[in-house]
Amino acid sequence: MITLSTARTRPSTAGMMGNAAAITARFDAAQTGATLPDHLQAIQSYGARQHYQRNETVFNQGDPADQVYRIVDGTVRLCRHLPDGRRYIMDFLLPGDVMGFVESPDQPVSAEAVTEVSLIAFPRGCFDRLARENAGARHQLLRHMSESLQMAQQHLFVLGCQKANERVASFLLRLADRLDVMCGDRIDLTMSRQDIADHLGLTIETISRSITALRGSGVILVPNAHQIILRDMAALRVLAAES
Amino acid sequence: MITLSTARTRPSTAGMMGNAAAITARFDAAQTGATLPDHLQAIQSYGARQHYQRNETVFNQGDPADQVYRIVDGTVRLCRHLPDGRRYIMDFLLPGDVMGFVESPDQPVSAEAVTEVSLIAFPRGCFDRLARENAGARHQLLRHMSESLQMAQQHLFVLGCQKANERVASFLLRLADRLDVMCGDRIDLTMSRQDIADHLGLTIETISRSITALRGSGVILVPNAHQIILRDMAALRVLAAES
DNA sequence: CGAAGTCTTGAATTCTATCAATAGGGGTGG
DNA sequence: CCACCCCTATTGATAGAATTCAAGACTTCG
Repeated sequence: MITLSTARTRPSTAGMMGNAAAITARFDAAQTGATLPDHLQAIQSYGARQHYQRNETVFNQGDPADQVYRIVDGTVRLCRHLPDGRRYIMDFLLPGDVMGFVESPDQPVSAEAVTEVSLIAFPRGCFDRLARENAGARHQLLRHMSESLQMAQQHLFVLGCQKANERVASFLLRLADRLDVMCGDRIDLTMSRQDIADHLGLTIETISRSITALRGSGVILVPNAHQIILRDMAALRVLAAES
Repeated sequence: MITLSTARTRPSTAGMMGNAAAITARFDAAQTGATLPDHLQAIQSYGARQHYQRNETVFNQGDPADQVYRIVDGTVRLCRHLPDGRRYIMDFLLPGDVMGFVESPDQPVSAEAVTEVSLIAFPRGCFDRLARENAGARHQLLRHMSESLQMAQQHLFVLGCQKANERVASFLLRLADRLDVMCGDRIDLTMSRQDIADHLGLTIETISRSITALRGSGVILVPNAHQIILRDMAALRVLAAES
């Protein structure tokens, strides 16, 4: 399964905002080595669990950015739609990932469920309080933004410099990395070819041909259309020609 | 000229780090509506003025990220080099822009002078103190990161969805926007065709042909290779097909 | 004025998109 | 349980866009 190990303590039904003292206490409890997802997990009970069906929208581009989210299960795509039907997928979010941390009043992108999705939504004000009162969380927020930026830059390189085969190789490697998958393990491609194509700036046919080519050269195995086994990660890395 | 109006108060020769009390006082003086560049300007005397020739390197990918910078004059490119000679330019920095705000210990990209460049370099520790002691600066840092991310996402769309002509149109529009240029004003293209190509994921020949095509359709005027006049911004915007 | 570098233009090639048809997979209903 | 259908993915053929290769024009600067 694509699911990362994510602790799912008590499926909270808590409302939007608890009492201030309790929140503060919980905030202080956050340990120092915690990542941003960890900090959100620490205030989990102040968030609302939500479920979405495949292709359902979590929020739309232009919606007020008044919540932040932590993915519990499933895959989410962050994308931008154009009037003429074109679509660009900025990134896929996996279990454990967080989203919605923008300074602008409106969401700059849409978030849609690729698979069935379960997530926790926190009121923006609740998280702001966390950031205000907890220096660790504040720092992790900054770190998260910085990492997102670097990821985006890495992907800019992929789109700016790489050919189709290289892009697909890069995509598989990054997915494997995020899923903590080793050589020989199976990767579940939860997203469609169309999703991958819109993420890599290619067409479904080209994605399909690239995967076929990778299979042909023995670099990957393809048990079925939505599962891939990385047989030779070194070769993949050479193809991806990273940095 | 491409130069934005940037106040250049006394060309400071101050060393790396002043006395703590003085710094703190200056930090507090920072006004609330200030942007991140403003905040840096407020502590200008603690930075060191530096000059670079065309194509000189400010810092390299992998160098320790121990300074932050504010561009005073000239154009800087943020880029990534590959062993095989490929290069990708993430972005161009113009006068008034800031760079170097990353959480990682190393610089993820290189910074190179496109033109002659004059900038002010601040020790990272000095800026960290500012961020620690001044909530306004902290918030502006976050805002800056958030905006950088959105810019990167916008550019991902350009590379992922747009054709050559559309990319060039987008590039010109963004440049005009950043330079506060109105319809009919002249834009100085301080960067070479090769730079633009490496930024848009195209080749110099394609850039050249696209510019010729835009000129042919009367959307822009091209007095010379490094100056462009936007004659019909509406048409450009249609071409760019933004969002 | 001449030389080097940069930009433009042209022709041929290559890569990817597009168009079209087939194959596979999962779910539904008989 | 199987047959059928719909949706998605694959494969093939063709067309189109951008790259590559190559030559010529323009700038800039010594």
